[in-house]
Amino acid sequence: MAQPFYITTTLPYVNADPHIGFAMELIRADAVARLHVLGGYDVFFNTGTDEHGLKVYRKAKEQHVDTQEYVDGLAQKYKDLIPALGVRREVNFIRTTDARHKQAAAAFWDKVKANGFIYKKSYSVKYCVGCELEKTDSELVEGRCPLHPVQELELINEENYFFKFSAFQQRLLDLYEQNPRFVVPDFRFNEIKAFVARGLEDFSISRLSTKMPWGVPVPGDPDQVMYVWFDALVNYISAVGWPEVVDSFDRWWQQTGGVVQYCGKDNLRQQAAMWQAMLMAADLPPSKTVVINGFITGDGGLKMSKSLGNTIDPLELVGEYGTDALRYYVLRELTAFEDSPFTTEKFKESYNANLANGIGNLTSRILKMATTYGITLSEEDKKTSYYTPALVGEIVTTYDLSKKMSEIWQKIAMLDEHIQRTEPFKKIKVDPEAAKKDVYDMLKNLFEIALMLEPYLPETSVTIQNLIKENKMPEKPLFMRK
RNA sequence: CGCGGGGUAGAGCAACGGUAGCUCGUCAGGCUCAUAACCUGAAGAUUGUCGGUUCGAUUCCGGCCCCCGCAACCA
Repeated sequence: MAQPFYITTTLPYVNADPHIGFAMELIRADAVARLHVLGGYDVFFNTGTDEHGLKVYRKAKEQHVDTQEYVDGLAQKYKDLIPALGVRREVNFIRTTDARHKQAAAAFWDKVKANGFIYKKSYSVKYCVGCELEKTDSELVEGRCPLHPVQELELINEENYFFKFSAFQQRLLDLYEQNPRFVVPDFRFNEIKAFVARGLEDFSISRLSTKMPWGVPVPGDPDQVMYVWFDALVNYISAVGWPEVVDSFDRWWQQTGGVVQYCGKDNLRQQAAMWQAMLMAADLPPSKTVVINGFITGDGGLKMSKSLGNTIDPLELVGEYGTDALRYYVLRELTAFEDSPFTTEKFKESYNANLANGIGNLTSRILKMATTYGITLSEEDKKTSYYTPALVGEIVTTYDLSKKMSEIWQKIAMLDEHIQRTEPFKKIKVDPEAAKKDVYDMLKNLFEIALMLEPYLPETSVTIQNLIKENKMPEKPLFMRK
């Protein structure tokens, strides 16, 4: 039986439509999943939606719709990303409002509680009367609400359950020590190590259900619901069957050595520290790797926001340029781990240069000669795979997909250059045999490029492979110039 | 001294102790198989700043300036 591999994205929070940052995460995780499939692994790929919590509850109220109805609508939009972004159809889509997940979250709570890592404590929240909202310290400016600076904040005491995060400092540091590639890239790893080394505070994991009913009920305490993070993180194990589907959990969590998690840099703490401590508290093994993406910013590195009007809708781009165009840009042009600015101008420029003029045009020129001169690839040269387990292993030591894409485009450039140098279209008139041999080699190389592209641009890869197999010119350009 | 990232040709990025590369854009030439695509060549950077180490620094060390995130729950 093939070796199992488990990869997941974070579950995006459904308080807004899908945005380009999550599209990037999903596409990258999909590329890694596809790489493993091609490398012969048995792959479980997980994504879904995080649907509980105050923000969702409020948003639904604002729009005067039933909360469940509201999250159903958004969950569907996230689900629609899967075909739009060319994500494997076999992907598992979990919703934190699924009954199975809620049961798992409750079981997880019980387990952690039984192990002595959950306790009740009075907790004071800061409340701005002006906003009629609770405020976190990070929202305050000099201890005051920036919107109502003249009003004093009220302190409201409430009892919440807390998770004994502080008990896991040493064990987390040991985990990091023993797994030198636990967090990728290394500068994020350093960041979380330093954070944990500085000392940890227990954090609240429940809310009063009178104030916020939209969550998983705390087992045995009808007055409280789980804080959204606590419930959402459990999805990584509930998705693979924890606790009751023992075989499945064993295969995907134990035999794989844990999950590979993709997330944004704002999720570093939650994924690389809090979640790992939660797993320890439930006597479960840790994740395998946490890969931290940078953010996509607007022009000039500005934060993307609706108010600035510089947001990018991934579905709009796909509608205009196609799925693989977006995949290409996200995988190749956006830096692997740093923040990357995204503008439609840059996108279009890169599309024209590398897809239309690059692989698209190359395919046309080679196939034109091949079809005209009647050259087809031998069965032997129509290999079916390029990726080996060893190669896949090498790629995931760094998760730098952009580098791998660049190598493919180097090969494309070399082929263009080779055509120019050997000029088979001239040679055909004086030395047809030699010209045909040249074109055969080109066809073979193009086929290999198609195979190399498979995890990244699956649609394009298959199209090129089929054109070569059927010895046909593309009916229309693979990527129309824009 | 809260934590972290960054300042390199017009733009976006790379390199990392040995005379600074790539992509886009610009200019000149070539080719005609191809999606006015492709190939070649050229112009364009005192690598934020000051100082140190060194035979030699963009690369190592220190000071300073500027940008951007995070600062306990927003991909």
